[in-house]
Amino acid sequence: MSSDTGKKARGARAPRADALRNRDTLIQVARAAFAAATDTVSLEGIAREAGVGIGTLYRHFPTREALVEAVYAAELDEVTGCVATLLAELPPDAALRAWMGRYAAFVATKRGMAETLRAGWASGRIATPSTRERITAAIATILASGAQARSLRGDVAPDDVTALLLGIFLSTAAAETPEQTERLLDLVMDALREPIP
Amino acid sequence: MSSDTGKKARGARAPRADALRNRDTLIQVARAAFAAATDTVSLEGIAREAGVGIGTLYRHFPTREALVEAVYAAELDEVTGCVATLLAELPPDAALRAWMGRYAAFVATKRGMAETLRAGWASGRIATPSTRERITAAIATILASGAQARSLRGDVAPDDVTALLLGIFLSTAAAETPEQTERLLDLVMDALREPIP
DNA sequence: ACTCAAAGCGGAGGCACCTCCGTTAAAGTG
DNA sequence: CACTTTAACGGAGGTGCCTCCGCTTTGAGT
Repeated sequence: MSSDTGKKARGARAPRADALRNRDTLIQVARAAFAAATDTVSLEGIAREAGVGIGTLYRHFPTREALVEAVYAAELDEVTGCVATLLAELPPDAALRAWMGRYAAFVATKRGMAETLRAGWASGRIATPSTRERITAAIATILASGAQARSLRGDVAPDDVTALLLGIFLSTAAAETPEQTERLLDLVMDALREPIP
Repeated sequence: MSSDTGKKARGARAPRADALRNRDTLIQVARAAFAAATDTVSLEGIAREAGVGIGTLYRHFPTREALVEAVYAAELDEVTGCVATLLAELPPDAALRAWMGRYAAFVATKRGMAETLRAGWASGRIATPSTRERITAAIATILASGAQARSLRGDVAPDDVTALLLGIFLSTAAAETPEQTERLLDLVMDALREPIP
């Protein structure tokens, strides 16, 4: 809120070296654990494997969502980064469809955190600029482009799209049906196109 | 499935009186607890309040979902029961829209169990004939009617609709935005209508 | 009425979550 | 290099989830 140099509040010390090290180790261990997980991961197990106390884990990541998000955010670039490329190569509606497909594929690889991501997203607990905002911004870019080209509706908010995608990802995460995912994405596209060309 | 008097499988004893009584008490207490809940409800608290051991609760309802579903199912009739009426009074597409609105309103009152319902539905854990099937059947009825009248697409599965509704309900449950719910439902309707009349 | 198989009960126990706070050691200070 | 400050550590502890199993109660058969 207040103006700041971007570092830390005036008078705050730089973070200690061991703190940075521990935080890093935790993210590494968590990334591996989430990737390998078939089920929900034990945070105490992550702390143990990282060689720190459970208290340290919770200081760095006050909630499970915070840890999941830290891992998730690091890999999100590949999804948000391709928007410009897609828009350059494809008309807006096709770009939107392609982007949703990529996002779906990305989410599908995140089974270990799916439950947490879902709960966190829906409840707004995952709401930092680094994740939710980036997704919303990516969608907004494509929507704006499509609205200008009159191939996508102009009265749709980015959050409307994420709401629909959320349901699709959750529903299709349970049953292993890639073709249902595709079908649903096509369905959503039909809803998002300009009704009267 | 098999022919039966409707009681129980051959050779099985009738359930004991105390078991029925406890089961009933648990549902009553749980209904009140879920309705009053702002947060997730403690199952041990429900057992305590019902005057039974935690073991008894878990025997009757092996998972949290089972208990939530038992409460939920009892109140679901008002949603599934109005399909015939809606179809009689309205054209299929309008009936579908109206029905989705009712369902949304119903879900909105279920905040206390929202988290559990969501998780259970997405993971397929809530999958008994008494809930998921009933919703699916309700949607299927309307879709079939609309497909015959050529006002709704014929290539949409009921589960596709539930997937979209799931996302809408979850997203709008976080932020109190009834108008976003309505907008999203309209959006979904556009997707479900027959594209070329 | 009496018997007794088994349906049903309840809580101890193991695990995970998360908080709180006494202790440790990193980074400034003289 | 001592010394001080305090960020950071780590784990004990309280709560909730869920399972397992020895004890109690029910009710069908005689």
